[in-house]
Amino acid sequence: MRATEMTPNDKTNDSTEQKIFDAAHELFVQKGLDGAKMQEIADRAGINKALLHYYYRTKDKLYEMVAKSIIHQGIPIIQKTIESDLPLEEKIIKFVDFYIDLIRRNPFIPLFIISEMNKHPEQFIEKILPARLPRPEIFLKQVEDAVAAGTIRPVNPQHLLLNIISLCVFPFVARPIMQMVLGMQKTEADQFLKQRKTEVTEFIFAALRPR
Amino acid sequence: MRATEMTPNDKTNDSTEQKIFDAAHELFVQKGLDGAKMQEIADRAGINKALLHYYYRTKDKLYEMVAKSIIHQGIPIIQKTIESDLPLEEKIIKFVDFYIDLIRRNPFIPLFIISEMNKHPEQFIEKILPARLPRPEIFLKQVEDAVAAGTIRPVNPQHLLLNIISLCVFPFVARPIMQMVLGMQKTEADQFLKQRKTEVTEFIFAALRPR
DNA sequence: ATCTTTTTTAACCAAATGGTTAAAAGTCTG
DNA sequence: CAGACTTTTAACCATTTGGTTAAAAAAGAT
Repeated sequence: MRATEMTPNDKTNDSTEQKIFDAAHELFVQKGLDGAKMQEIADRAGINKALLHYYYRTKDKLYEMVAKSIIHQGIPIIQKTIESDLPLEEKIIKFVDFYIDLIRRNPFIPLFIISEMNKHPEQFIEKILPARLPRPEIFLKQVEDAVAAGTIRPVNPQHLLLNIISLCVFPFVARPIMQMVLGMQKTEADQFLKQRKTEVTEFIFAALRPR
Repeated sequence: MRATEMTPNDKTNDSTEQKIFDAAHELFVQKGLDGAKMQEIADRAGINKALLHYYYRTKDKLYEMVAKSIIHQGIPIIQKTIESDLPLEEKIIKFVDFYIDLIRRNPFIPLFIISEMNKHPEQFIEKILPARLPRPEIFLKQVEDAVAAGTIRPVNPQHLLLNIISLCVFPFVARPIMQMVLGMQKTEADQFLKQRKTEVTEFIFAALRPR
């Protein structure tokens, strides 16, 4: 018997368990819960389909572990940055920097989260999301204060936060459409998205400059 | 025999054909090609499953028609706005205005397009996207000119376009996460998203103001 | 009313899919 | 090596799923 909750004997990166997990990760991210098939996962992991059920009992359990790992991977970085007590300007710079780096390393994760959360909201909220999400209160307060102090143009703090996130995330999510509309090749698009970090930061600060 | 390519005898809104189409529309948008099941579509349309195949031969064909109709619905509005020769400022205002209105009327469409295009790129590009997508050249040129004339701060036109679209679309796409992080109820979120139009426009123009 | 055509249904079918079982192969420990 | 335990496989199984068929019901045309 082999339950994953047990002693993590050998999660060496080429253990069978890990190979399955990696294959599942890849396929779930690419095709979602509905689109990914157990047989395909087994094939990609180079093993028998029965082994999937030996290590991870059901498709749902396997999905749950993969999705959890995805979520728990990114959240701490975002959390630490946004909940820190860096001064506002520095915080925004760092947030954009870390966030875009994070996404560039895992370009398909945001779309996975968004679209799976839309398709299976109950499951996601109950079983996958962590109890404690990043809390934006500190950031929102900082913006309020900066507005009051006249350091930045008057803006609604919540909208500002949403704007920053939109500017960071959306281009990666909508990459295929972007490529088509702007007539870009893969490499051009890569190049272009690499410039986003500075471009977005500048855009935000320009928008915040008091008049 | 009943082929949809034939004379559109009675596409009255409560014809069987239309009821099927509407049910399929709803489910495909909600669950995607993989997640939507023919039986469920039949149930929702209140008819026998065999009728689906009588009117639309296969799932793929049905999906193709629904997806096409979705795409072709929004594109002309965007196209007309962005390809018009309104002055830049006016164009941006109108674009944000129309675009956000469009999305508010169909809040699940953007995520549908993005996620389905990522999951079935070949099918989407070959069978569903129209030959002619909105061409951004005029807009890009206008931005260049405005930069050269010093009317706006120097920005990369492509990034600017992408920024505008990101600010308009992303909040609707990421709505569930937004609600959780900002601790909003449905009605609050509705209210909040309603404010976006002015908020986004102001944000963009502030970011473009020459220093 | 009768014949024809269109629309709808119930019953099927084959393939795919998630999951199980029992036995074989491999590993570990005395 | 023997015995115990773990890992892996091939062969199944039940359900779901997309799709078909043949006949019934409804609607039109003469």
